[in-house]
Amino acid sequence: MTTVQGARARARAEITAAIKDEARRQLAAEGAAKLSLRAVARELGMVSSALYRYFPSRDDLLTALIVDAYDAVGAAAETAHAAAVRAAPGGHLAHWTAVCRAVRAWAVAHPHEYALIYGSPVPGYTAPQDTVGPAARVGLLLVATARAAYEAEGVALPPLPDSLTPEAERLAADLAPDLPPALAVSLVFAWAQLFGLVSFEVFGQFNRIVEDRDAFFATAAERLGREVGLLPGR
Amino acid sequence: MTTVQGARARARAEITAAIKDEARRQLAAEGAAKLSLRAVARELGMVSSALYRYFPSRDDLLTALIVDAYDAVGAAAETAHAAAVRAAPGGHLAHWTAVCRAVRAWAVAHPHEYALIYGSPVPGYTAPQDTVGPAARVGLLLVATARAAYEAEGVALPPLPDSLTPEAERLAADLAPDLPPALAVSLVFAWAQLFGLVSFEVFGQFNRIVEDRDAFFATAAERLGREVGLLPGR
DNA sequence: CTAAAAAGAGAGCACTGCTCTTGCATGCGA
DNA sequence: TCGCATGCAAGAGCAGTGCTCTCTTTTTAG
Repeated sequence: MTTVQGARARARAEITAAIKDEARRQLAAEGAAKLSLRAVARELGMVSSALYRYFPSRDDLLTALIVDAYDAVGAAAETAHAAAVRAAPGGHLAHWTAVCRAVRAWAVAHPHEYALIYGSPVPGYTAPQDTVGPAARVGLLLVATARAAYEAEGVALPPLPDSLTPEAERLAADLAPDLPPALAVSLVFAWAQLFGLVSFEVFGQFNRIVEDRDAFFATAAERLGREVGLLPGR
Repeated sequence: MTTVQGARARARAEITAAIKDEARRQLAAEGAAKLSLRAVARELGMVSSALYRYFPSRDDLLTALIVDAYDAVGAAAETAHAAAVRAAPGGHLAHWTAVCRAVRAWAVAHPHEYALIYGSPVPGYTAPQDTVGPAARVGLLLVATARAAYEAEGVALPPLPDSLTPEAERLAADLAPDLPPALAVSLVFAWAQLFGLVSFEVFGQFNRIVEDRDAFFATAAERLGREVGLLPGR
Protein backbone atom coordinates (compact mmCIF):
# COMPACT_ATOMS: atom_id res chain seq x y z
CA MET A 1 0.00 0.00 0.00
CA THR A 2 2.22 2.79 1.22
CA THR A 3 5.36 2.33 -0.75
CA VAL A 4 8.75 3.49 0.38
CA GLN A 5 8.98 7.21 -0.13
CA GLY A 6 10.57 8.13 -3.39
CA ALA A 7 14.01 9.64 -3.50
CA ARG A 8 12.46 13.08 -3.98
CA ALA A 9 10.40 12.93 -0.82
CA ARG A 10 13.35 11.64 1.15
CA ALA A 11 15.55 14.41 -0.16
CA ARG A 12 12.90 16.92 0.75
CA ALA A 13 12.75 15.65 4.32
CA GLU A 14 16.51 15.74 4.58
CA ILE A 15 16.80 19.26 3.26
CA THR A 16 14.00 20.44 5.52
CA ALA A 17 15.84 19.00 8.48
CA ALA A 18 19.12 20.54 7.34
CA ILE A 19 17.47 23.95 7.07
CA LYS A 20 16.06 23.66 10.57
CA ASP A 21 19.40 22.50 11.93
CA GLU A 22 21.26 25.41 10.40
CA ALA A 23 18.55 27.79 11.56
CA ARG A 24 18.88 26.41 15.08
CA ARG A 25 22.61 26.96 14.91
CA GLN A 26 22.14 30.58 13.93
CA LEU A 27 19.48 30.94 16.58
CA ALA A 28 21.83 29.70 19.26
CA ALA A 29 24.63 31.89 17.96
CA GLU A 30 22.84 35.17 17.37
CA GLY A 31 19.28 34.98 18.61
CA ALA A 32 15.95 35.00 16.84
CA ALA A 33 16.19 38.64 15.78
CA LYS A 34 19.23 37.99 13.63
CA LEU A 35 18.09 34.72 12.14
CA SER A 36 18.21 35.32 8.40
CA LEU A 37 16.85 33.11 5.66
CA ARG A 38 19.54 34.26 3.29
CA ALA A 39 22.28 33.38 5.74
CA VAL A 40 20.79 29.94 6.27
CA ALA A 41 20.60 29.36 2.55
CA ARG A 42 24.12 30.67 2.02
CA GLU A 43 25.48 28.34 4.67
CA LEU A 44 23.71 25.43 3.04
CA GLY A 45 25.07 26.31 -0.39
CA MET A 46 21.71 27.06 -1.91
CA VAL A 47 20.23 30.22 -3.25
CA SER A 48 17.81 32.05 -0.99
CA SER A 49 14.81 31.69 -3.27
CA ALA A 50 15.17 27.91 -3.19
CA LEU A 51 14.60 27.95 0.53
CA TYR A 52 11.09 29.26 0.00
CA ARG A 53 10.17 25.90 -1.51
CA TYR A 54 10.53 24.47 1.99
CA PHE A 55 9.32 27.28 4.22
CA PRO A 56 6.99 29.83 2.69
CA SER A 57 8.25 32.60 4.96
CA ARG A 58 10.65 33.41 7.75
CA ASP A 59 7.80 33.20 10.24
CA ASP A 60 6.99 29.69 9.09
CA LEU A 61 10.56 28.65 9.73
CA LEU A 62 10.36 30.20 13.19
CA THR A 63 7.07 28.41 13.83
CA ALA A 64 8.69 25.11 12.96
CA LEU A 65 11.51 25.88 15.39
CA ILE A 66 8.96 26.81 18.04
CA VAL A 67 7.14 23.52 17.66
CA ASP A 68 10.44 21.63 17.86
CA ALA A 69 11.44 23.57 20.96
CA TYR A 70 8.16 22.83 22.72
CA ASP A 71 8.63 19.19 21.84
CA ALA A 72 12.21 19.18 23.07
CA VAL A 73 11.45 20.68 26.46
CA GLY A 74 8.38 18.47 26.75
CA ALA A 75 10.41 15.37 25.96
CA ALA A 76 13.10 16.35 28.45
CA ALA A 77 10.49 16.83 31.14
CA GLU A 78 8.77 13.55 30.36
CA THR A 79 12.03 11.63 30.41
CA ALA A 80 12.98 13.10 33.76
CA HIS A 81 9.53 12.37 35.13
CA ALA A 82 9.66 8.76 34.04
CA ALA A 83 13.08 8.33 35.62
CA ALA A 84 11.90 9.86 38.88
CA VAL A 85 8.87 7.60 38.99
CA ARG A 86 11.09 4.60 38.38
CA ALA A 87 13.48 5.67 41.15
CA ALA A 88 10.85 6.35 43.79
CA PRO A 89 7.31 5.42 42.73
CA GLY A 90 5.65 6.99 45.76
CA GLY A 91 7.60 10.23 45.98
CA HIS A 92 5.21 12.57 44.26
CA LEU A 93 7.01 15.68 45.39
CA ALA A 94 10.21 14.26 43.95
CA HIS A 95 8.44 13.62 40.64
CA TRP A 96 7.31 17.23 40.62
CA THR A 97 10.73 18.66 41.33
CA ALA A 98 12.25 16.35 38.72
CA VAL A 99 10.00 17.85 36.08
CA CYS A 100 10.84 21.38 37.24
CA ARG A 101 14.55 20.68 37.19
CA ALA A 102 14.38 19.18 33.73
CA VAL A 103 12.59 22.23 32.38
CA ARG A 104 15.15 24.53 33.92
CA ALA A 105 18.08 22.45 32.72
CA TRP A 106 16.78 22.45 29.17
CA ALA A 107 16.15 26.18 29.30
CA VAL A 108 19.63 26.97 30.59
CA ALA A 109 21.16 24.72 27.94
CA HIS A 110 19.08 26.23 25.11
CA PRO A 111 18.47 29.83 26.12
CA HIS A 112 17.59 31.14 22.67
CA GLU A 113 15.19 28.33 21.93
CA TYR A 114 13.67 28.89 25.35
CA ALA A 115 13.31 32.58 24.55
CA LEU A 116 11.55 31.61 21.35
CA ILE A 117 8.78 29.82 23.19
CA TYR A 118 8.57 31.54 26.57
CA GLY A 119 9.89 35.00 25.75
CA SER A 120 8.08 37.77 23.98
CA PRO A 121 6.17 36.51 20.97
CA VAL A 122 8.54 37.50 18.17
CA PRO A 123 6.53 38.18 15.00
CA GLY A 124 2.91 39.10 14.45
CA TYR A 125 1.89 37.69 17.79
CA THR A 126 -0.69 35.05 16.77
CA ALA A 127 0.43 31.59 17.85
CA PRO A 128 -0.43 29.17 15.02
CA GLN A 129 -2.59 26.20 15.83
CA ASP A 130 0.29 23.73 15.31
CA THR A 131 1.94 24.98 18.46
CA VAL A 132 -0.82 24.41 21.00
CA GLY A 133 -0.38 20.65 21.22
CA PRO A 134 3.38 20.59 21.86
CA ALA A 135 3.05 23.67 24.05
CA ALA A 136 0.81 21.80 26.45
CA ARG A 137 3.14 18.90 27.16
CA VAL A 138 4.87 20.31 30.23
CA GLY A 139 1.61 21.59 31.65
CA LEU A 140 -0.06 18.24 31.19
CA LEU A 141 2.85 16.56 32.90
CA LEU A 142 2.46 18.82 35.92
CA VAL A 143 -1.24 18.01 36.00
CA ALA A 144 -0.52 14.30 35.78
CA THR A 145 1.94 14.48 38.64
CA ALA A 146 -0.55 16.27 40.83
CA ARG A 147 -3.28 13.85 39.85
CA ALA A 148 -1.18 10.87 40.87
CA ALA A 149 -0.49 12.44 44.23
CA TYR A 150 -4.12 13.38 44.69
CA GLU A 151 -5.33 9.89 43.95
CA ALA A 152 -2.70 8.27 46.12
CA GLU A 153 -2.81 10.40 49.22
CA GLY A 154 -4.91 13.49 48.65
CA VAL A 155 -3.65 17.02 48.73
CA ALA A 156 -3.91 19.84 51.25
CA LEU A 157 -4.76 23.16 49.66
CA PRO A 158 -5.71 26.61 50.89
CA PRO A 159 -9.37 27.51 50.37
CA LEU A 160 -10.40 29.54 47.36
CA PRO A 161 -11.97 32.96 47.74
CA ASP A 162 -15.57 33.14 46.58
CA SER A 163 -14.64 35.48 43.78
CA LEU A 164 -12.59 32.76 42.15
CA THR A 165 -15.06 29.89 42.54
CA PRO A 166 -16.69 30.13 39.09
CA GLU A 167 -13.35 30.48 37.33
CA ALA A 168 -11.92 27.62 39.35
CA GLU A 169 -14.76 25.31 38.41
CA ARG A 170 -14.52 26.23 34.75
CA LEU A 171 -10.77 25.73 34.90
CA ALA A 172 -11.07 22.31 36.52
CA ALA A 173 -13.73 21.23 34.01
CA ASP A 174 -11.49 22.22 31.08
CA LEU A 175 -8.21 21.04 32.48
CA ALA A 176 -8.83 18.01 34.65
CA PRO A 177 -12.44 17.16 35.47
CA ASP A 178 -11.34 14.59 38.01
CA LEU A 179 -9.48 17.08 40.18
CA PRO A 180 -10.89 19.54 42.71
CA PRO A 181 -11.11 23.14 41.48
CA ALA A 182 -8.72 24.38 44.15
CA LEU A 183 -6.07 22.01 42.85
CA ALA A 184 -6.59 23.11 39.27
CA VAL A 185 -6.12 26.74 40.28
CA SER A 186 -2.99 26.00 42.26
CA LEU A 187 -1.59 24.07 39.33
CA VAL A 188 -2.00 26.97 36.96
CA PHE A 189 -0.41 29.26 39.54
CA ALA A 190 2.54 26.95 39.94
CA TRP A 191 2.84 26.47 36.20
CA ALA A 192 3.18 30.19 35.55
CA GLN A 193 5.43 30.70 38.56
CA LEU A 194 7.75 27.91 37.52
CA PHE A 195 8.35 29.58 34.19
CA GLY A 196 8.72 32.91 35.93
CA LEU A 197 11.65 31.52 37.88
CA VAL A 198 13.19 29.90 34.81
CA SER A 199 12.71 33.00 32.67
CA PHE A 200 14.31 35.29 35.23
CA GLU A 201 17.34 33.06 35.32
CA VAL A 202 17.62 32.58 31.55
CA PHE A 203 16.91 36.21 30.72
CA GLY A 204 19.53 37.49 33.13
CA GLN A 205 17.28 39.05 35.74
CA PHE A 206 19.13 37.12 38.43
CA ASN A 207 22.53 38.43 37.31
CA ARG A 208 24.40 39.91 40.26
CA ILE A 209 21.52 38.86 42.53
CA VAL A 210 21.26 35.09 42.76
CA GLU A 211 24.57 33.22 42.73
CA ASP A 212 23.89 29.62 43.66
CA ARG A 213 21.21 29.09 41.04
CA ASP A 214 21.02 25.33 41.55
CA ALA A 215 20.25 25.46 45.25
CA PHE A 216 17.98 28.43 44.75
CA PHE A 217 15.92 26.73 42.09
CA ALA A 218 15.76 23.43 43.94
CA THR A 219 14.16 25.10 46.92
CA ALA A 220 11.80 27.09 44.73
CA ALA A 221 10.67 23.97 42.89
CA GLU A 222 9.99 22.18 46.13
CA ARG A 223 7.94 25.09 47.44
CA LEU A 224 5.93 25.13 44.24
CA GLY A 225 5.25 21.45 44.73
CA ARG A 226 4.06 22.04 48.27
CA GLU A 227 1.87 24.83 46.97
CA VAL A 228 -0.05 22.34 44.88
CA GLY A 229 -0.40 20.17 47.95
CA LEU A 230 2.34 17.62 47.35
CA LEU A 231 3.99 16.06 50.37
CA PRO A 232 7.42 14.47 50.59
CA GLY A 233 7.17 10.70 50.35
CA ARG A 234 8.10 8.65 53.34
CA MET B 1 24.73 78.81 38.68
CA THR B 2 22.96 76.43 36.35
CA THR B 3 21.55 78.74 33.73
CA VAL B 4 18.49 78.01 31.67
CA GLN B 5 19.43 75.69 28.87
CA GLY B 6 20.13 77.38 25.60
CA ALA B 7 17.63 77.17 22.79
CA ARG B 8 19.78 74.60 21.06
CA ALA B 9 19.82 72.26 24.02
CA ARG B 10 16.10 72.70 24.47
CA ALA B 11 15.42 71.87 20.86
CA ARG B 12 17.61 68.83 21.21
CA ALA B 13 15.67 67.64 24.25
CA GLU B 14 12.39 68.16 22.45
CA ILE B 15 13.45 66.27 19.36
CA THR B 16 14.86 63.48 21.48
CA ALA B 17 11.52 63.20 23.25
CA ALA B 18 9.63 63.29 19.95
CA ILE B 19 11.77 60.47 18.60
CA LYS B 20 11.12 58.38 21.67
CA ASP B 21 7.39 59.10 21.50
CA GLU B 22 7.17 58.08 17.87
CA ALA B 23 9.29 55.01 18.57
CA ARG B 24 6.96 54.07 21.40
CA ARG B 25 4.00 54.44 19.06
CA GLN B 26 5.58 52.09 16.55
CA LEU B 27 6.52 49.74 19.36
CA ALA B 28 2.93 49.58 20.55
CA ALA B 29 1.67 49.15 16.99
CA GLU B 30 4.08 46.59 15.63
CA GLY B 31 6.40 45.33 18.33
CA ALA B 32 10.10 45.73 18.93
CA ALA B 33 11.13 43.54 16.00
CA LYS B 34 9.55 45.90 13.48
CA LEU B 35 10.67 49.13 15.08
CA SER B 36 12.57 50.89 12.32
CA LEU B 37 14.70 54.00 12.61
CA ARG B 38 13.87 55.00 9.07
CA ALA B 39 10.15 54.77 9.72
CA VAL B 40 10.48 56.87 12.86
CA ALA B 41 12.45 59.49 10.97
CA ARG B 42 10.00 59.42 8.07
CA GLU B 43 7.06 59.94 10.42
CA LEU B 44 8.85 62.86 12.02
CA GLY B 45 9.62 64.45 8.67
CA MET B 46 13.34 64.12 8.97
CA VAL B 47 15.83 62.13 7.02
CA SER B 48 17.07 58.91 8.58
CA SER B 49 20.66 59.99 8.91
CA ALA B 50 19.62 62.97 11.03
CA LEU B 51 18.25 60.63 13.62
CA TYR B 52 21.70 59.27 14.31
CA ARG B 53 22.62 62.63 15.84
CA TYR B 54 20.26 61.75 18.68
CA PHE B 55 20.66 58.00 19.02
CA PRO B 56 23.89 56.47 17.74
CA SER B 57 22.16 53.21 16.86
CA ARG B 58 18.90 51.36 16.91
CA ASP B 59 19.98 49.52 20.03
CA ASP B 60 20.59 52.80 21.80
CA LEU B 61 17.07 53.90 21.00
CA LEU B 62 15.78 50.61 22.34
CA THR B 63 17.85 51.00 25.47
CA ALA B 64 16.33 54.42 26.07
CA LEU B 65 12.87 52.92 25.67
CA ILE B 66 13.80 50.14 28.07
CA VAL B 67 14.91 52.60 30.72
CA ASP B 68 11.70 54.59 30.27
CA ALA B 69 9.62 51.42 30.54
CA TYR B 70 11.32 50.35 33.75
CA ASP B 71 10.70 53.80 35.11
CA ALA B 72 7.06 53.77 34.04
CA VAL B 73 6.23 50.45 35.65
CA GLY B 74 8.22 51.44 38.72
CA ALA B 75 6.36 54.72 39.01
CA ALA B 76 3.01 52.99 38.57
CA ALA B 77 3.88 50.53 41.31
CA GLU B 78 5.11 53.24 43.65
CA THR B 79 2.01 55.33 43.14
CA ALA B 80 -0.25 52.38 43.84
CA HIS B 81 1.78 51.50 46.90
CA ALA B 82 1.55 55.01 48.30
CA ALA B 83 -2.20 55.05 47.77
CA ALA B 84 -2.62 51.71 49.49
CA VAL B 85 -0.57 52.85 52.46
CA ARG B 86 -2.69 55.97 52.71
CA ALA B 87 -5.89 53.96 52.55
CA ALA B 88 -4.93 51.37 55.17
CA PRO B 89 -1.61 52.05 56.87
CA GLY B 90 -1.49 48.73 58.68
CA GLY B 91 -2.63 46.43 55.90
CA HIS B 92 0.69 45.14 54.69
CA LEU B 93 -0.79 42.37 52.63
CA ALA B 94 -3.00 44.95 50.91
CA HIS B 95 0.07 47.05 50.16
CA TRP B 96 1.70 44.03 48.60
CA THR B 97 -1.25 43.13 46.43
CA ALA B 98 -1.60 46.76 45.39
CA VAL B 99 1.93 46.71 44.03
CA CYS B 100 1.29 43.43 42.24
CA ARG B 101 -1.91 44.69 40.71
CA ALA B 102 -0.26 47.89 39.53
CA VAL B 103 2.50 45.96 37.81
CA ARG B 104 0.00 43.72 36.09
CA ALA B 105 -2.22 46.61 35.06
CA TRP B 106 0.70 48.47 33.53
CA ALA B 107 1.86 45.34 31.74
CA VAL B 108 -1.55 44.61 30.27
CA ALA B 109 -1.89 48.23 29.17
CA HIS B 110 1.58 48.32 27.59
CA PRO B 111 2.26 44.79 26.42
CA HIS B 112 5.02 45.63 23.95
CA GLU B 113 6.88 47.82 26.39
CA TYR B 114 6.49 45.08 28.97
CA ALA B 115 7.90 42.58 26.48
CA LEU B 116 10.83 44.91 25.97
CA ILE B 117 11.86 44.70 29.61
CA TYR B 118 10.61 41.31 30.78
CA GLY B 119 10.58 39.34 27.54
CA SER B 120 13.53 37.86 25.77
CA PRO B 121 16.47 40.25 25.67
CA VAL B 122 16.14 41.62 22.15
CA PRO B 123 19.59 42.61 20.88
CA GLY B 124 23.06 41.40 21.79
CA TYR B 125 21.92 40.40 25.24
CA THR B 126 24.11 42.63 27.44
CA ALA B 127 21.98 44.90 29.57
CA PRO B 128 23.67 48.32 29.68
CA GLN B 129 24.51 49.77 33.05
CA ASP B 130 21.89 52.54 32.70
CA THR B 131 19.12 50.00 33.05
CA VAL B 132 20.03 48.45 36.38
CA GLY B 133 18.82 51.34 38.52
CA PRO B 134 15.35 51.71 37.01
CA ALA B 135 15.07 47.94 36.71
CA ALA B 136 15.35 47.58 40.47
CA ARG B 137 12.46 49.87 41.42
CA VAL B 138 9.71 47.27 41.59
CA GLY B 139 11.94 44.81 43.40
CA LEU B 140 12.93 47.40 45.95
CA LEU B 141 9.30 48.26 46.51
CA LEU B 142 8.49 44.64 47.25
CA VAL B 143 11.39 44.53 49.68
CA ALA B 144 10.20 47.72 51.36
CA THR B 145 6.70 46.35 51.75
CA ALA B 146 7.97 43.18 53.34
CA ARG B 147 10.30 45.14 55.57
CA ALA B 148 7.47 47.29 56.88
CA ALA B 149 5.45 44.20 57.70
CA TYR B 150 8.42 42.49 59.28
CA GLU B 151 9.17 45.45 61.53
CA ALA B 152 5.54 45.94 62.46
CA GLU B 153 4.42 42.42 63.17
CA GLY B 154 7.07 39.93 62.11
CA VAL B 155 6.63 37.36 59.40
CA ALA B 156 6.06 33.62 59.44
CA LEU B 157 8.22 31.77 56.93
CA PRO B 158 9.03 28.17 56.15
CA PRO B 159 12.52 27.08 57.18
CA LEU B 160 15.32 27.05 54.64
CA PRO B 161 17.07 23.84 53.68
CA ASP B 162 20.71 23.71 54.72
CA SER B 163 21.81 23.70 51.11
CA LEU B 164 20.45 27.18 50.65
CA THR B 165 21.77 28.75 53.86
CA PRO B 166 24.96 30.28 52.42
CA GLU B 167 23.17 31.67 49.40
CA ALA B 168 20.38 33.00 51.60
CA GLU B 169 22.80 34.84 53.85
CA ARG B 170 24.65 36.32 50.91
CA LEU B 171 21.37 37.33 49.36
CA ALA B 172 20.13 39.01 52.52
CA ALA B 173 23.44 40.83 52.98
CA ASP B 174 23.28 42.19 49.44
CA LEU B 175 19.60 42.91 49.30
CA ALA B 176 18.41 43.89 52.75
CA PRO B 177 20.84 43.39 55.62
CA ASP B 178 18.13 44.14 58.14
CA LEU B 179 15.93 41.24 57.05
CA PRO B 180 16.26 37.57 57.92
CA PRO B 181 17.74 35.41 55.15
CA ALA B 182 14.61 33.32 54.83
CA LEU B 183 12.62 36.45 54.06
CA ALA B 184 15.11 37.59 51.45
CA VAL B 185 14.88 34.24 49.70
CA SER B 186 11.10 34.25 49.75
CA LEU B 187 11.10 37.75 48.36
CA VAL B 188 13.20 36.78 45.37
CA PHE B 189 10.98 33.76 44.81
CA ALA B 190 7.87 35.91 44.91
CA TRP B 191 9.47 38.54 42.70
CA ALA B 192 10.22 36.05 39.94
CA GLN B 193 6.88 34.31 40.33
CA LEU B 194 4.96 37.56 40.14
CA PHE B 195 6.49 38.33 36.78
CA GLY B 196 5.90 34.75 35.70
CA LEU B 197 2.19 35.24 36.23
CA VAL B 198 2.19 38.61 34.48
CA SER B 199 4.28 37.34 31.57
CA PHE B 200 2.06 34.34 30.99
CA GLU B 201 -0.95 36.61 30.80
CA VAL B 202 0.68 39.26 28.59
CA PHE B 203 2.37 36.77 26.30
CA GLY B 204 -0.82 34.85 25.70
CA GLN B 205 0.01 31.65 27.54
CA PHE B 206 -3.30 31.91 29.40
CA ASN B 207 -5.32 32.18 26.18
CA ARG B 208 -8.12 29.61 26.17
CA ILE B 209 -7.10 28.58 29.68
CA VAL B 210 -7.71 31.35 32.18
CA GLU B 211 -10.79 33.45 31.54
CA ASP B 212 -11.38 35.63 34.60
CA ARG B 213 -7.90 37.08 34.68
CA ASP B 214 -8.70 39.70 37.32
CA ALA B 215 -9.95 37.28 39.93
CA PHE B 216 -7.23 34.81 39.04
CA PHE B 217 -4.46 37.32 39.45
CA ALA B 218 -5.89 38.80 42.63
CA THR B 219 -5.78 35.42 44.32
CA ALA B 220 -2.32 34.71 43.01
CA ALA B 221 -1.00 38.03 44.30
CA GLU B 222 -2.44 37.39 47.72
CA ARG B 223 -0.87 33.96 47.86
CA LEU B 224 2.48 35.43 46.88
CA GLY B 225 2.09 37.90 49.72
CA ARG B 226 1.38 35.13 52.19
CA GLU B 227 4.40 33.28 50.86
CA VAL B 228 6.62 36.11 52.02
CA GLY B 229 4.93 35.95 55.39
CA LEU B 230 2.45 38.82 55.11
CA LEU B 231 -0.77 38.57 57.06
CA PRO B 232 -4.06 40.31 56.36
CA GLY B 233 -4.48 43.37 58.55
CA ARG B 234 -7.08 43.29 61.25
C1' DC C 1 8.18 8.00 -23.48
C1' DT C 2 5.95 11.99 -22.53
C1' DA C 3 3.44 15.37 -19.80
C1' DA C 4 3.22 17.35 -15.37
C1' DA C 5 5.00 18.47 -11.11
C1' DA C 6 8.81 19.83 -8.26
C1' DA C 7 13.03 22.05 -7.49
C1' DG C 8 16.90 25.27 -8.36
C1' DA C 9 18.91 29.67 -10.23
C1' DG C 10 18.96 34.35 -10.82
C1' DA C 11 17.29 38.93 -11.25
C1' DG C 12 14.80 42.36 -9.04
C1' DC C 13 11.79 45.21 -5.63
C1' DA C 14 11.27 47.55 -1.49
C1' DC C 15 12.98 47.83 2.73
C1' DT C 16 16.48 47.95 6.68
C1' DG C 17 20.76 49.87 9.70
C1' DC C 18 24.49 52.57 9.20
C1' DT C 19 28.43 55.66 7.19
C1' DC C 20 30.31 59.46 4.82
C1' DT C 21 30.48 63.84 2.68
C1' DT C 22 28.58 68.25 1.82
C1' DG C 23 26.39 72.46 2.76
C1' DC C 24 23.95 75.48 5.84
C1' DA C 25 22.51 78.40 9.82
C1' DT C 26 22.65 79.07 14.42
C1' DG C 27 24.22 80.23 18.87
C1' DC C 28 28.42 81.11 21.18
C1' DG C 29 32.83 83.67 22.81
C1' DA C 30 35.51 87.64 21.86
C1' DT D 1 27.99 93.09 17.48
C1' DC D 2 30.46 90.07 14.55
C1' DG D 3 32.96 85.76 12.81
C1' DC D 4 33.42 81.34 12.99
C1' DA D 5 33.27 76.88 14.95
C1' DT D 6 29.94 73.80 16.01
C1' DG D 7 25.51 71.24 15.59
C1' DC D 8 22.60 69.64 12.53
C1' DA D 9 20.15 68.20 8.27
C1' DA D 10 20.35 66.32 3.68
C1' DG D 11 21.56 63.07 0.35
C1' DA D 12 24.02 59.42 -1.71
C1' DG D 13 25.62 55.02 -1.05
C1' DC D 14 26.87 50.21 0.91
C1' DA D 15 25.67 45.85 2.46
C1' DG D 16 22.23 43.27 4.00
C1' DT D 17 17.22 41.63 4.49
C1' DG D 18 12.39 39.19 3.15
C1' DC D 19 10.03 38.00 -0.63
C1' DT D 20 8.34 37.49 -5.69
C1' DC D 21 8.76 36.45 -10.31
C1' DT D 22 10.48 34.34 -14.09
C1' DC D 23 13.13 30.73 -16.55
C1' DT D 24 15.49 26.39 -16.76
C1' DT D 25 16.48 21.80 -15.23
C1' DT D 26 15.35 17.59 -13.04
C1' DT D 27 12.41 13.94 -11.56
C1' DT D 28 8.33 11.61 -11.10
C1' DA D 29 4.07 9.47 -12.50
C1' DG D 30 0.93 7.84 -15.99
